[in-house]
Amino acid sequence: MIGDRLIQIYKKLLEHYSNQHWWPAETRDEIVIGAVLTQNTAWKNVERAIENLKRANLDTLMAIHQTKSSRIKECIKPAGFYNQKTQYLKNVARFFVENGGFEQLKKLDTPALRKKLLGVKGVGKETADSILLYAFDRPIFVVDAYTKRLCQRHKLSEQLDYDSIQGLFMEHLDADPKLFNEYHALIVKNAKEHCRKKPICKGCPLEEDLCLSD
DNA sequence: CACCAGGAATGTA
DNA sequence: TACATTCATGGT
Repeated sequence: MIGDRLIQIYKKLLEHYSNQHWWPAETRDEIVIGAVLTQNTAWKNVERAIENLKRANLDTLMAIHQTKSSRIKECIKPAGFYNQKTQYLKNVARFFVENGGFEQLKKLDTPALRKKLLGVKGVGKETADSILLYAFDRPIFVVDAYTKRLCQRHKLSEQLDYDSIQGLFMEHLDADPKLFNEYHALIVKNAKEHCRKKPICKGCPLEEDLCLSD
């Protein structure tokens, strides 16, 4: 049973790394902002960008919506792709403001909300799902490069495209936001802790057949 | 020096 | 549909 295998891996990860308390942000606005800034970018650089935004009181969607792009660019430079991301943040901020913010958007069901998020230029599947799971607490599994690597290494799926992998987790696990939250966070944690060179890490904290590096 | 990091949009065939 | 390119900073 594939579901048992997924649970087995989850328990092993949780046992070694413990709870991760994701998303690493203080407010929902910061979750959304961070979700955009972290696109293909090391989290360390995202932290610097967010710190700059906070210092300038620009760490809210409303502030980003009302502030000149040039000021935002200066703040988020450490996160890279700052020209694109400034525009992306503007698009997302405008989306939330024009739709009445979290209070109105949370009234939509998950499929409808996901579709609307994907309609924002700069919000792809992973970013949309990160927002759904971590800002709206919806039972959506977030798939990233690490998740694909995990599935490939452990041969959990033939197809490695986003939808196939997401379906794998969501069809074989309970639709529990807490579970999906922790599972994704643990996969990222594990990926960061392991070398990416060897198929099986030397001194891997996990047993050999469960080493999650590639 | 090369290569990558919690992607997405756009262009090409 | 399936790849290739572009975007940009900072760490290893």
